[in-house]
Amino acid sequence: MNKKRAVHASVKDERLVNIRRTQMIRGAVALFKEKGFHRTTTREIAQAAGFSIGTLYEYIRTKEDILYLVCDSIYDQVRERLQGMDLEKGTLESLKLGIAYYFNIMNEMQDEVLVMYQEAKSLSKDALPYVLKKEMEMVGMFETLIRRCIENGELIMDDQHIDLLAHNIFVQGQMWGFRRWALKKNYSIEEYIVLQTNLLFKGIAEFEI
Amino acid sequence: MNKKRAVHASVKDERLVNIRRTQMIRGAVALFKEKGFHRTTTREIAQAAGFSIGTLYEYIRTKEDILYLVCDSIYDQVRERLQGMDLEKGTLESLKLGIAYYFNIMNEMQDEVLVMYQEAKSLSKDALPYVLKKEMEMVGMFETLIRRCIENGELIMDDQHIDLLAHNIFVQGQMWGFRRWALKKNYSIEEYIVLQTNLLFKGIAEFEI
Amino acid sequence: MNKKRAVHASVKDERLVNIRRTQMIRGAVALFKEKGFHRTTTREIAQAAGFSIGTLYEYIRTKEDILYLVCDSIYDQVRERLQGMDLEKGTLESLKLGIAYYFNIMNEMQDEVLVMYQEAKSLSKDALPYVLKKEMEMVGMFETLIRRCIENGELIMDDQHIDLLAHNIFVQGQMWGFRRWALKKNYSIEEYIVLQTNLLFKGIAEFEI
Amino acid sequence: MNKKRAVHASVKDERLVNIRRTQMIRGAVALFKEKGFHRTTTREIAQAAGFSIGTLYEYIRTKEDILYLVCDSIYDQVRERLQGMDLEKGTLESLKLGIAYYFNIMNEMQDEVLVMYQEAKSLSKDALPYVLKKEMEMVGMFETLIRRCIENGELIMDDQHIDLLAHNIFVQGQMWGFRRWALKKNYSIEEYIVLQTNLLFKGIAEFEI
DNA sequence: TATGAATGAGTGTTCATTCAT
DNA sequence: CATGAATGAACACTCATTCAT
Repeated sequence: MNKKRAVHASVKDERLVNIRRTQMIRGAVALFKEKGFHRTTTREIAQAAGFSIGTLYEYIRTKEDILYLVCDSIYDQVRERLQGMDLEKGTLESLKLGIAYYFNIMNEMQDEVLVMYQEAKSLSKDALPYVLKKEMEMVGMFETLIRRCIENGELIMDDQHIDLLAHNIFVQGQMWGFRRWALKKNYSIEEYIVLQTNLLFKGIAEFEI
Repeated sequence: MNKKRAVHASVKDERLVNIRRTQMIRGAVALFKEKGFHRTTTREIAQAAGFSIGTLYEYIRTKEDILYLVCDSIYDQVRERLQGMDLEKGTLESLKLGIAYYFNIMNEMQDEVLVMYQEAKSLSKDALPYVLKKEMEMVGMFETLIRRCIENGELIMDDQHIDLLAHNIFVQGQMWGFRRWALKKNYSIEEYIVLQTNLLFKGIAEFEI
Repeated sequence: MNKKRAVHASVKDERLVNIRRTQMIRGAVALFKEKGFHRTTTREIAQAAGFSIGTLYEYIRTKEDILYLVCDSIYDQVRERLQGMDLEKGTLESLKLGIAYYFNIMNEMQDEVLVMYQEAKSLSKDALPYVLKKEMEMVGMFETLIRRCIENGELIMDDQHIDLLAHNIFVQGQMWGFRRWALKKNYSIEEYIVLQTNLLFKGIAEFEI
Repeated sequence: MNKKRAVHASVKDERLVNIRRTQMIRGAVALFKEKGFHRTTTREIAQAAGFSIGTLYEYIRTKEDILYLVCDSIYDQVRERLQGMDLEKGTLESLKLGIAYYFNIMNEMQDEVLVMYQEAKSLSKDALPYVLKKEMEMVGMFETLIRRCIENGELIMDDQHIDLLAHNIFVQGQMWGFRRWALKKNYSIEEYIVLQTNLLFKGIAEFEI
């Protein structure tokens, strides 16, 4: 189903490949967070992962593979956590809960999301589609959430509004991470969730006198 | 007021400095757009600007200076264009017009905004604040727009909602640029403006049955 | 008599050492032929030989050992095949036959000879003498062939001419291999043998008017 | 006429390019002679040439370019020196002189020829044809020498013999270089010339009793 | 004996920056 | 002021070799 872009490893033992790659990704995320993909050395990544540069290259082919692996892993983690969301209920209340749930995940995975957000563009034309596809899947989850409300007779909304609304929710989740320098000084994540939910649901009009 | 971070130039003739930097920025934007800051070499920038690498370094100290100059220039352009907005009227209609106006600018300056958006993080800890400050100023313009509505008695909204709403508008403008791969296939900028305005003003509740 | 340079093996079972080394040489020749000694990795050789890199190193000490083994083996094969030559007859006719016989072998072992020819120089100062000695032995066979003619009263020739003539024959055999890009388009091996024999025996003078 | 494969240089000043490349080639030949192309480092070449690794790469694109430049330069030197040969006379005597002349050049350029001889095969499929073409041109000079004798009525010889004879002369010249370990202990270059001329002209038959 | 994961010195190459002209 | 040749630190990546299992 989820066809992945395979990253070649010289080492055969798949269990070991997973272990090493996990170490690698953990180290890489920390470094990318700190200095970005381009300013991070493969040697630094190897060191952060706890093995030699030679070993690193037993598990990847190019530096860019690491970035792909990182992005891929972050998406998987996010998606896995999003599985907890109840997509089926189809009430506005469950939509609100879904949003809150998602925003909380974004808050917890702030660093990872920031990394992926800022570095994904460095992926080659080859790897990019795989990452974008995953993003679309996640946007798709919000679309589903909204559509269920419609099917459930709680909402009437055309496709274009649905699509954009889903995008907005998705971006607002990321926004908490990539604009934290501006947002955090004003509100906590809980407040952020409340405020955004207000704006999303009520709209400006609601604030009219 | 607008204290700029000075970028050192060896050349004294200020008029010349401006000319050369303009050439430099134009070339750099095109290149950054195409391959990003890190994959662009100073030589390429010099060539694109129409002078030698030696000359380039008469007008800057480091490669990062160029990035700062580029970001700075893009912000200036955006702000200059935003001056056309009528901040004073204080009606919801003028807020809508302001949003549309801004979104249109973002559409026209798509490439520049994308560049700045993706590369700004590569700025040194030294230069970043200057850029963030400019961003805050722009968000501030939307805040003003909203506050005028309140002062004008068209709206009642607390500071936190105002602040977040301004951020949302600002991000949604940029979003048209950095998510065009997903948005453009579904709607034109005109449609995007209408849809976003709908969502911003009406909120989800409005779509309730 | 034929003191070989010993190549150390960790494995004791000599029969096994021979088996493994034969596999190894076969694989290595094919690879050297294709990409040369330096561009071939030990891993590739191990794989081509059908065992792991670890096993490879149970039978050699360094990569260069493989080259030595390859050269050694090729020489042995050539010499073995040259045993079929009748060195004793001592007639010009048998000299001609010997040359033809040798050229045919060179034609059949073209690839191997080319490999050895081009890569032997990569042998260490340590191993080179062993290989050169074998080459001298082969040249010596032609010398013997010529000397038998002299002893038989068919020829009068001093040592220097004998020595150089033997070298020429030897080199002309190799030449068919290492200059095939130029020679093959003009003649077949049979023609080559006839032509070279003509030139060797008749000399230019014979073509004088 | 002599279309060369262009090797890219970043530096524009053609005079300087020539100077630097001459330094580079001189250094490279010495190193290749000693340790071969593959075992020689670009850094070593730069150092031997008297400049930094960075500078080296201002005048070439890849390490292989150096090898091409070296081969190219050697051929040019050899050919230039061969211009001194009188190709036109058309007597057997002048053919002998030509051979002697060529052998002497090969003796003097022994090291260079050896290098080119052993390393040319490392040239890419891209560069090889250019080098082979030059070699054919040199063989062609001997062909001309022979053909002139024929035209002059001194010789009757068909095309295949002419071609092979020219090749033989060419290879015997190189042979003095690449088999010096075997030849030098037996004779000087002067003796080598006399002996080879004897064998070439008289042929074995002449030594018959 | 056989395996293959681990190692790290070494390699080709790039590129920001300097400075003599 | 303008130029562009020179520099060398730094980087991604390779591969012969080892050694625990």
